[in-house]
Amino acid sequence: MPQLDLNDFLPYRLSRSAALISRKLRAIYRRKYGLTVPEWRCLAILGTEDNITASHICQRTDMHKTKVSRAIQKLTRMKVVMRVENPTDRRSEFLSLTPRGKTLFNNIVPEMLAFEARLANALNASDINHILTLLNRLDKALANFKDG
Amino acid sequence: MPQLDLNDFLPYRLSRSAALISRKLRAIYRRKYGLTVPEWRCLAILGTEDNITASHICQRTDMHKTKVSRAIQKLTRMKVVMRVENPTDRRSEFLSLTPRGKTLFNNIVPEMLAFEARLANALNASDINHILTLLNRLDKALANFKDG
DNA sequence: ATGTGATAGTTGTTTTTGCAACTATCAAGC
DNA sequence: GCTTGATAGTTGCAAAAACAACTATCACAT
Repeated sequence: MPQLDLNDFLPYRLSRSAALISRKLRAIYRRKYGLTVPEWRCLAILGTEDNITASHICQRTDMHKTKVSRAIQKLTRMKVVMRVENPTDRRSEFLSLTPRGKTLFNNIVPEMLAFEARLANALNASDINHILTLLNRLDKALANFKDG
Repeated sequence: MPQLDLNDFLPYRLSRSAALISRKLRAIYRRKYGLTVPEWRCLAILGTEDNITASHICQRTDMHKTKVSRAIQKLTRMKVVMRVENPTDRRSEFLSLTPRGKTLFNNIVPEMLAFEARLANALNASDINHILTLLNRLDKALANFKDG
């Protein structure tokens, strides 16, 4: 009879490690800045790419549009993100960081980089790049799987 | 000024890939068997290791004890899991699959293995093992990080 | 110009989750 | 045997997520 060992089952191991690492990080932007994960992600995207639409954030982060919608809503209320009308398509708006948002972003980034540095330190130097490469291949492979 | 590119930021990439792969799988045990992820995980552990306690499942899966508690609750109501008194420690109970639970497990396993096979097919054969090895290192490294 | 189907984003509702507080039991020292 | 601190598991509640249904706009064919 065919065997299944969870410890060698990629979907399980992946989500376990992701949850583990995410728990460690969450504390930073949550307790110190009052941000949730989707909010921080939107902030991070907008810190790098300016004047993009919500659906673009969805594509880049693979988050559901309702998640992004509510995250942007809160960031807007926090005066961290501003919306500008998109004249060529009035269904969407261009999003960007306010000065206050940029400050927030610039405050958080070093903490994230510090975390990454600790991680790079704890692993072999090349391991992180290695994982990233393999995750890239994985994502591409999964993109061809039909859902369900 | 230091840069942060989400695409090269391991925590982000990890959780993205995990969410992606998890979405593909979830449909299987959800629509066909009415199981949530934590429930399926408990089932999977109990399909391999018998007569274990809930806290043991917590350790193995890294899930919070409330998640496990509720998953086991539902599996018990479904007559998939049974509890047996632990005479040496009456705070806990030994858990195991009922015959019905074993049948359920045996039905799902081939579908999971089929998924894994498709994945192995879409990637280089050794990539999966490679990722698993690296995730192992990552988990070990993270274990030494203090929280927060 | 108008109908059709798709896309952008929002809102409402139901499930899950996470956290904290709780009960019950244990283990160890006094 | 009694206190103290730890551990196993459950429950209540608040925060977050998933899912579906909705509005508004667009693109395009007729």
